Amino acid sequence: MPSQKPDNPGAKVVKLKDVALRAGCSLATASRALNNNPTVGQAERERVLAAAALLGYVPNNSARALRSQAKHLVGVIIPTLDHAIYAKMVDGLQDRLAQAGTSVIINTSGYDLDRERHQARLLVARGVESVVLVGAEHDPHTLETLARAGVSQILTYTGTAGDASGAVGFDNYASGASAAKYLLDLNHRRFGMIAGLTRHNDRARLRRDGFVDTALAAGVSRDDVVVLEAPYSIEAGGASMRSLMQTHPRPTAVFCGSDILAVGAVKHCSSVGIAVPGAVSIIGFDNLEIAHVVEPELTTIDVPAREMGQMAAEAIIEFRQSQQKGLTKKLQTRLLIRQSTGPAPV
Amino acid sequence: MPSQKPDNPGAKVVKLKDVALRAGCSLATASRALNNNPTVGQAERERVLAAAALLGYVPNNSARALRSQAKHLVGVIIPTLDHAIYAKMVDGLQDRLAQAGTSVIINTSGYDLDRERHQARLLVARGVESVVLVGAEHDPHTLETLARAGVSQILTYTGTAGDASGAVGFDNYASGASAAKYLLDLNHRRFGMIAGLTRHNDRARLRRDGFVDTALAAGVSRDDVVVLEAPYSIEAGGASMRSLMQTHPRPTAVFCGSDILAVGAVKHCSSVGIAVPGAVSIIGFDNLEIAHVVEPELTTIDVPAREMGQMAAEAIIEFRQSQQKGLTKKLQTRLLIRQSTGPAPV
DNA sequence: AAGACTCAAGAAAACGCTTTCCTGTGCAAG
DNA sequence: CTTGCACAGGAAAGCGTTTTCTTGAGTCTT
Repeated sequence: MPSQKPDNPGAKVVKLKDVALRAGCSLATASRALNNNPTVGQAERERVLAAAALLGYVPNNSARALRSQAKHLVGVIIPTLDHAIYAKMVDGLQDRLAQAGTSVIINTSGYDLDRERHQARLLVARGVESVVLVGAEHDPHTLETLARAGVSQILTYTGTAGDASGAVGFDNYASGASAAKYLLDLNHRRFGMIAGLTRHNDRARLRRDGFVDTALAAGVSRDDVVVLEAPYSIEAGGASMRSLMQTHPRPTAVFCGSDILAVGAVKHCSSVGIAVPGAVSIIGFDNLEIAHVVEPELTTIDVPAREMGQMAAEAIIEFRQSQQKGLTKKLQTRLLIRQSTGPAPV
Repeated sequence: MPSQKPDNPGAKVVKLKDVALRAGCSLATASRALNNNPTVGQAERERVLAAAALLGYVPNNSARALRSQAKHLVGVIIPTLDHAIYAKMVDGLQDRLAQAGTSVIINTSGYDLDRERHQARLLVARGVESVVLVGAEHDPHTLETLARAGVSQILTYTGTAGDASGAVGFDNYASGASAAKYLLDLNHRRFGMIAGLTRHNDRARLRRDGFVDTALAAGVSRDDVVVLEAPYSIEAGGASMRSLMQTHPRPTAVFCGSDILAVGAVKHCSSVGIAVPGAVSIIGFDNLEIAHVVEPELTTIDVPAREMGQMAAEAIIEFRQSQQKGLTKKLQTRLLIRQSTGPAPV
């Protein structure tokens, strides 16, 4: 790999040395002044600050990080930015960390644990102090690599920290269960579920299990809970709904692992003339913007994604001080009842 | 700011020195082997690589960047991640840059040019080689700060590079114009437009101007083109549509600066019983997922956001070599005719 | 008034790596 | 058999900071 210096000829970059020279003091004093070290006198400090401002000094964080070990840099690895639920989380994370003078490096894994592991290594190389991951299921090497490099690991969208430094999330199992309870209360007894792909995805799996277990516990027969898996897209949601509607007897209520899937399901029904919620009730998950847009508006489970990002940021900041592992913060999901659900048809 | 070392006690971090020791060679040779420098012999190289793998060596990029000036780090400043159109762009950017071994630091400005300027400084401090910005309108200090630090600047969503190093985008004016042309062809003569907030937003302004100018050029009276501005939200789109529908005579076609606004407009109409496209035609912009979800499906102008991000990545890579300013890449938008538009009512 | 002590500020080491410069070996040419 | 040269690999400088160690001046105590 050849080294390329972006030596733009005219503008030379100003260094701390230049500031010190201009302020008439030593490098050490200049550094201290800029870092609010109390041992530097008032007059001196002001002179340095003025010089820095005048010259437009911008510190070199590589050098700073190298010397002081204070990184102020965290990494986040999400499956994709294309899905609003992750984008929102990152937005919250970034927002809150920026206030603490910390930058965020972003990586997408495409739901691939190998890519995730690889990117974790890259982030370690970048010198991040902390990495935010999604879910509880990871290649064991991923967490180990991070831990060995002294990088804290914060899991999101999950209630359990496991081997990681901390977790910020919610109970996917209980959330799935709450969907089932609500539908049971409406007298539904035959269910369908369109889950996300559960391979390497504990969140999708737990939502499914919570839903299925609760239905079975209420006396529903195993045959009356049909579970399908689909990638997160509207089309896939529609296709799965088609399959579900071709089973006999038909389910009267369908729980979807994401609003994306639920929207596909609803659109499929309206295109083939199945009444929602008259003939079949549909529940989504995430409370994305599209839940409001589709007709009928979607009953769904609200996930506080942006807040989760913010709390992950706070967990990182707390961890800086305490170094206490196992910190977990739980958020609540809420069932939002709108128009896509109703009593079971008689 | 106190210095905090994340000195986790047990695990000591592996350095190049350790690798060299293990491989029985000098620091220099180890470095060369890992960087594929051809002057190191085959046997030696393999021994180093093996040692590195065995020890789980991860290079320290701060040190590397400090010494070699090869950053492999770029920054991106977008208004918000909450809007899919920006999230998609970043997704494409990140994806393509990751292939080139380059990381992306993300910052959100909330449409605030002051925050943007501040974040540009932060990115310079981080040692990015390049910064990706949205739109052509920025605080002049922003571009200057970047340029003086030798950081290239790539603009997106705009057709003109201006003072920046490069631009990747499309012609907002022409896109607005094409919406007007299409509606004129359908015999519409009274128009409304719900533009985004145009203050500090050249994209919103150009879309509006392209639309308005084209209508006027076709002989439409100035009074028959009512332009409103609204923040990017479904609610604001609905509220604006309400206002528009209360003017006399009513417009028969409304162009929205974003699908978000258009969805709000459509939903408003269906809630008050105005037929779309029977009584009023509505065109959106961006071709977001929700354009498909709303009923009727939205006629809109497709913006290739992810592709734009990828091309921005390529522009950055090209710039590494050439250092040629003014590089611009143009993408095409496309009018996608769906169900929310039709001939003007007679 | 002299020693002990505080305190601001400078000199220099250190952070982990890349790269320049240099050394020693092996081999072809004279 | 020497001289020159290519080449693999080592020693050390240096990247821009922070931080430790040190110094010298002033202050306090007795």
